[in-house]
Amino acid sequence: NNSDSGSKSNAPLREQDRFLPIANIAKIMKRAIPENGKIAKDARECVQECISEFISFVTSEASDRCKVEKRKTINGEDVLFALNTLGFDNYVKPLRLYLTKYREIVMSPALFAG
Amino acid sequence: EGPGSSAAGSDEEPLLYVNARQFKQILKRRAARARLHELGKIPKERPKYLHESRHRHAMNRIRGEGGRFHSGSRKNMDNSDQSHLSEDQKDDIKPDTVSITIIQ
Amino acid sequence: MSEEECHEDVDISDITEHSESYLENEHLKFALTEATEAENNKLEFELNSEEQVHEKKQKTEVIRSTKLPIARIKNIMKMDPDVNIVSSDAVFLVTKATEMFLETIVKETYAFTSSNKRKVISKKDLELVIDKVDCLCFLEGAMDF
DNA sequence: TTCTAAGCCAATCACCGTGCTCCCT
DNA sequence: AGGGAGCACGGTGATTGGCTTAGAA
Repeated sequence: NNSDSGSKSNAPLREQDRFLPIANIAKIMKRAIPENGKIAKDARECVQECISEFISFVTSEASDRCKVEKRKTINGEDVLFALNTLGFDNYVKPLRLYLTKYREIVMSPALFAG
Repeated sequence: EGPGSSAAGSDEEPLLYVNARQFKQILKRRAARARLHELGKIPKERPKYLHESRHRHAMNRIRGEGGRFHSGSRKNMDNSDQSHLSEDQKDDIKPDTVSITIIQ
Repeated sequence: MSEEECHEDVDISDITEHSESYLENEHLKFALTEATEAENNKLEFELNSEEQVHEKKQKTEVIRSTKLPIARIKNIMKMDPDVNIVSSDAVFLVTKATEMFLETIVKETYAFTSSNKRKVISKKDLELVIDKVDCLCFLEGAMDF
């Protein structure tokens, strides 16, 4: 049993900690290509690694922005800003909409009732 | 040492253009990956499977003619080399997440 | 069946240049249709404390229209030593962005695969696309070792 | 043509989501 | 007061390999 999958051990990180589940990745990949298209195993694993790098890449930029604004918490705007400056500016518009919907759904007026 | 040019073994790259922020972040991430690597946090090879229990589960499942999983009860595991153990011991041998470190 | 027929050049540079039409709209549609559907349902019920519980279930379903585990994405984000606190908004957006990125890179790679008269996406295809697209150069060297 | 390797099934169990409390800003 | 970290718990979908054959070579 790996009790020390945490911070400062010489033991390698587990795949479960570094990457997203391969089945989820594979599902979205299949969804993105035509019906008769197929995906090699090493391609799935490659994408899996790329995805983790993408997350870290964006997070790092968002974190920098956060630091320069002297805040401790990375918020949605930091992420959008990071995407914009890192060359994914075309993601920002749809994500703003996602965020709006997310916010107005997560804060249900009915449940606050009073 | 730029993101697009310096990579080992590339002679005629189309020269990618990135802005200062991208450039800085690319270098930062490279450093982070390098540190992680030299700390030994990055496995050199992927393990054959992630969980011993799931591996055993898959091996014990009943299969159709084509090798596909099939609905039904589990396979008989009498000829397993754990047959000398009691039921409780069998259950206890690999109960939970195990640290399989199959690094070749 | 009615998609790819590329023969000569893949217009990879379009990936983030002016990709308005083939990526954004789809995601946008998904987001909005799902969200508005949920809202309609919400308006149909409205009160009744028991229905509110149901409504909450609906909400989480909408938010989880993504198929990537939010908890693990947050863990990956917090692997960065500079990162201390991450808001739920930020995690949600990173999750969505990740899904978009995944879809984008796979579509672009399959375009190349298909242009080479093959049907199986290979690691080599991905590496070639990564080399060609500007905003993917952060991935160079990420899968070495 | 040869022969490598991707898709196909579904049952367990690791882990994701949820709902708390406590803490920091 | 607002909201995120950290915990425990319960439900659930990701994990998983042998055979067939698509398809790379």
